[in-house]
Amino acid sequence: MPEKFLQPYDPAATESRLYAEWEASGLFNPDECVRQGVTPAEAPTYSVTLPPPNVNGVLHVGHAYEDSLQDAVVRYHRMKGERTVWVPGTDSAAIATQSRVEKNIQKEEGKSRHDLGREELVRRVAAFAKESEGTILAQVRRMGASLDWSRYAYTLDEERVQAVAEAFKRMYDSGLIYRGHRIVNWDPKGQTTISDDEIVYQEEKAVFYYLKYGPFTIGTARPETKFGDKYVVMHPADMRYAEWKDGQTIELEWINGPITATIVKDESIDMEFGTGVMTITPWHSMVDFDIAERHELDKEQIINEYGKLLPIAGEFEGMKITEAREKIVEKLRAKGLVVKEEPYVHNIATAERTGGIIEPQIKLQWFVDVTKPFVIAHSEIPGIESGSSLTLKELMLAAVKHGGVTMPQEGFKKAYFHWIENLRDWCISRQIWFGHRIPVWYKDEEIFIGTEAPTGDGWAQDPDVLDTWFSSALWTFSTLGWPRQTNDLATFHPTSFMSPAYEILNLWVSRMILMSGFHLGQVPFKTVMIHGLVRDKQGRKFSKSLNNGIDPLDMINKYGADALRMGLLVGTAIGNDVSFDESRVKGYKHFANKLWNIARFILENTANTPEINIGRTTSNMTEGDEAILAACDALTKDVTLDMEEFRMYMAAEKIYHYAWHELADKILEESKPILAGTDEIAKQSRASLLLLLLTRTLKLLHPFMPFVTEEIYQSMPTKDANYLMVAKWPV
RNA sequence: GCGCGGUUAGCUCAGUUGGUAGAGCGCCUCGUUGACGUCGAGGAGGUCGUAGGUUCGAUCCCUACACCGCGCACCA
Repeated sequence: MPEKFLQPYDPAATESRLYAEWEASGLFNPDECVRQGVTPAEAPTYSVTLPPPNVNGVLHVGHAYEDSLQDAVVRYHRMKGERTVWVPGTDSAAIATQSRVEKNIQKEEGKSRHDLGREELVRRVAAFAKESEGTILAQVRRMGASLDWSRYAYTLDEERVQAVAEAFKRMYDSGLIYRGHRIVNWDPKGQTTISDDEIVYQEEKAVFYYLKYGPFTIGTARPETKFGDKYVVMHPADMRYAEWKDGQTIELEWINGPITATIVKDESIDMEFGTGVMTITPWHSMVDFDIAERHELDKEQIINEYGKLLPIAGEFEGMKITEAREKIVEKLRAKGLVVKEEPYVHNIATAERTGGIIEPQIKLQWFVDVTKPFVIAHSEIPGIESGSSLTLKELMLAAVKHGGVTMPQEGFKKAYFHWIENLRDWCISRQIWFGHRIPVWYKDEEIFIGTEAPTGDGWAQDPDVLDTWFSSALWTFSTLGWPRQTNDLATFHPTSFMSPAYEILNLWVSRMILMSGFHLGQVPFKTVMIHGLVRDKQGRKFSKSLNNGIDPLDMINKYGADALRMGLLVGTAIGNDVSFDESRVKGYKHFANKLWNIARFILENTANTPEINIGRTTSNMTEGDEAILAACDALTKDVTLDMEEFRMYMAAEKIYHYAWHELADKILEESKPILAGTDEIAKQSRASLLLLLLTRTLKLLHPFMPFVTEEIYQSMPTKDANYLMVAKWPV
């Protein structure tokens, strides 16, 4: 028995060494597994893409949980003998990273991005991203994640930049990307558009005003936008206003004097709300914009990009809307136009990253059209025929509906469908500087779209960058070399499994399905297992602003990576949130040591076993031994089924229970008299049995606690591979 | 307003086709020159949110309600 077993198990001394060995062995790479003969060349493939962490800080235990889940799945499939690849990567996360660096610069140097200029800011953000990347990759390695580092990708590296430009061009050429004046969510603080999904709603107590608008009374919570309102809208079936006809004009006294207003009848009006009459502000409201489009009405801008009133506001020009509101109401009161005021609670839209209050604006932006039909030349997606015509929306629905992508959790599937059904065109341009620059150049009236800048003078590239999710959406195949027709792409795509948190189901999962469907005619992954969030003790999400993140490295240093992995996995039903509980991690550190001692006992007592004689062919096997073996086989079967059905938390708990309360508590105890006895045949038989049981336990446990199991396995006389990592999963 | 998830031991959470419940940590008692004090043996602690229903039997299935969280919508 090696001397190391005389000491308690020491994760710190073991884990980094083992990870380095694994990495050096090349066995994280399926090609290398084939080359070394541990995986058959014709074995089925299993591929997983790591959801790339954002390079804007450090990982917290939520990431550690995600890594533990995936690594368990990946290690299981690798041991099953499949050509298994887990592709690592990181995400530049355009807006998140830039805004973080901007904040730092503002705080430390008192400078804004405009003080620095585009080039300098991008340089600084990239430097920050690089540093962050180093930290993150070190953290991921310490977790024991068996990622194939030879396939590492970054969303903003050269290959991915090419892929993004190519994707943009192909979609533009198919008419699915267009540029147009549309109403978008404008963040006055961040000075950029953001998508619907980057909005956080906050409840606000406000006042709801009823204002006299000629013969009508209109309701509004935003009097400061009302300057330009010259259309008054009501439902065509509202009998209270039957005397007014669509298109009829009326003269009335308004905030800054007399105006001419036009009656509009539109069915979108809720007769029950307020007075059933409203005026519209198409430039600053999605709903109003839609009404204006339907009736071809004029649209006027009231508020500028900095949240200040424009000249149309007359005496209020240049005021911030928040301070203008009171003054405008005062004036309205003085003119006798305020009929009634009542308290009112509503949600205001704020930008997730900057906290700025969203002001809808009409802007010239780039969009992905989700409702325009296109012909899909080639499709392997169930429910979609090659050569058929469909929209991106239909594609996203069909891929899940017909089982191309399986989403085992019905609840999330429902949420997915609901989101897609309400989907609007995806605004993909962002007025920031860090990220994928839009691959479009302008010269007078000419426009050029390409992966390289056009030749000739006078071309200017679009200043905007793409929404970060545009590049993330290509991730499952851009990491495999697309648009080149690589071996990897042919071998590993569609990928097998993806496990993101539910908060990015819409942001990311749906868009991967969109992009993969359009560009490859494939689904991006066959199974998507949505997991929950790890929260802090108070049940809050980990966030940089709360600074409540827990660094996995602190936990690993204290208890070991195996313990952290078990502490996060066991007792966490997939899809549910959990509060991080350090005491659980502590408990599994004890378990690692328990396992160590089980190994010590068995190795000590089998050291003199002259011939390892394992298996059912042992002719001296007693009934008791048979029962023990049968129980172990039953466990193996059970655990294997759990793994196949992604119940990692169940599998892990079962092996834990078996190792401690069966193997150690019962089998080892009852073995003591046998091993101390004089019946040599019984002794040998028992010794063989114990070695078998320990080997089996190590294998079943390896996907969850890779380090301690590998370390013990290395000392086992029953090794059937150089590394437990590639040893054969028991059947 | 619509939808989704949760409500189980002091705390954090499991509970896979319905047979009155488990893990870790914490607590109590005893023990240990024994593979293991990062331990062992034993124990206390739960009317499984509430009220109905289905069933021989419900933590589990159905209905309603309450509270917590989340998503979507509204936000004139």
